[in-house]
Amino acid sequence: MTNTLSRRKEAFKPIRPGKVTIYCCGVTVYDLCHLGHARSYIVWDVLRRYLIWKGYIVNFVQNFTDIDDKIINKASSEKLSMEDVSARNIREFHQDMDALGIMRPDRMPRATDSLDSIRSLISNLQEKGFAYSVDGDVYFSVMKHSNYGQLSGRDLTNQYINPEGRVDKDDENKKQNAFDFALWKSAKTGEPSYPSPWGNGRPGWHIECSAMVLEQLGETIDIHLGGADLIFPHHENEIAQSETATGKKLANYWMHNGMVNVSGQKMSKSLGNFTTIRSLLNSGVSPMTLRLFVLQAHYRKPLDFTKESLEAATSGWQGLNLALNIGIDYEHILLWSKYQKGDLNITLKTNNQTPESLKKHHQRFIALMNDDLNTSGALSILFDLGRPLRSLSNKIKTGHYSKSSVQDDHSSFLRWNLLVHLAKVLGLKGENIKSQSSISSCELDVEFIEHSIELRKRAKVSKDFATADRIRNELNNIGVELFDKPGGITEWHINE
RNA sequence: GGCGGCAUGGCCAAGCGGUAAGGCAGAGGAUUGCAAAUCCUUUAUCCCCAGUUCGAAUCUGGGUGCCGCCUCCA
Repeated sequence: MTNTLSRRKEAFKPIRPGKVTIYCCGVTVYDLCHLGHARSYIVWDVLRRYLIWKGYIVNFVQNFTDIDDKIINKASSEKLSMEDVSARNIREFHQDMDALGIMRPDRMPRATDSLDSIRSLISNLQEKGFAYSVDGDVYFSVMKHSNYGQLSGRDLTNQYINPEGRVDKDDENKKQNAFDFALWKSAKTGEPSYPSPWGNGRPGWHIECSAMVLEQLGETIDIHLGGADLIFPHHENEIAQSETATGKKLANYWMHNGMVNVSGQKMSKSLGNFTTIRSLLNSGVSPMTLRLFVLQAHYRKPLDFTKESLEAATSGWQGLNLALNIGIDYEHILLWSKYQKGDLNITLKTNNQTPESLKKHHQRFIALMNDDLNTSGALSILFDLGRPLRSLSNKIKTGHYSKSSVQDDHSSFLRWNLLVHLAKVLGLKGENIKSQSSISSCELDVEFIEHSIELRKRAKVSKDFATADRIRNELNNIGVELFDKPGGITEWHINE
């Protein structure tokens, strides 16, 4: 895996054999999540699934930042409490993540529940002389930390200071150095606040993560995750705080995902170029399409979101989904349930009946995933596995299927089994797309439609294709599309 | 100005020194009265220049273009 700390690929070695501790930076719960968040959590979900699949016991912790200026602003504009806004957005977050098939983290601590450890961590830093308080604020003294900049490769003397006046002036006057950052902020009137040795106030942004890592996972963890935009200053500051307090390394591996771009620019709330996960799902984009969209690019590279790229993912997913569903959709013909499922890994290794090509696909998949989570490459294995299965389903659909030899039939089954198994490692699951025609049919006269189809059928039998096409066009005009299937069956769907 | 990253067919995208995965779109074909859907087949020498090497998309040096970070951010 590429370790941001060393900027190179390193072999992964956990602190304790067989166990992995992971901390993933979560969201600030002030609004719905957008596609950028989706990418981050899909990618880390795949990392987690893969580690579990490889046999590791993974302890995955992800926080909710539920104390923040943006939440406070939102609350005041909606005349709600900060807690109300947070609670609502945590619910929405879960709804979106569940829909995307992202496994829930083992623990999801909140800043509001971690105040004790936050306060004691700040006291610790103060006792060590790395923090100073000014009028109820407490700041971390960046210049005292000798390794500051190790993660982001920065030399503070060369950084922009207070660029374009984007930094709070009051804050700046209190700081001893422009790069010092707040550990604790005194409360302004009317703001939610919590008691502390420095007066009423609330924690700064970075300290909660340091406190939570320590409280939930210990002094040193295996992997720390987050978006590339968090490298500086967030993660740099986290390292400074944690390592000063404990004297230990915070995380052995740091992994960062690339941004989602919109016409070459980062998707973000402030630029207003974002698309929420919710609106995508509501517009009929399937969760699995979004996973495919995300996983088709390497996690560290920027990923451009366009209408075309989404359409490509949609079509791609349809094909893969077809292959994933073959054993279920055509079970009545294939009768694959007669085969023992068993342990696929053992079957692949020990059974000499297993075709070499399947073993190769399996090995290749692992090699690609081992190589810094090459999901794009791993997907190509899935498509390769799926191709013959799609052919098979086409034969069945067009009535050209005939029972193959027992051996071929069994290897088709194994192929399907392997495909479903590997897809699951990427969190991709077959979706049943049958019976969509009944969704909003209440608005339409079903009897009329079916009567029309019957009339058209008669016209077709008597080779009156002009009438047949006219009926189809008329139905099309009222939003009903007809599809002739083998065996004289006509299906209809409602067009949006 | 500092730090980091990227540049591969019409579009997206893998590739990590041994002769270009995969997806989408397009084209041709199968199927179909025609459609749609589905399946089959098929399309590149890798931004530019110089070098290292038997051999480079892959390494080195120099360009050019784009992006991220240096407020908040996944």
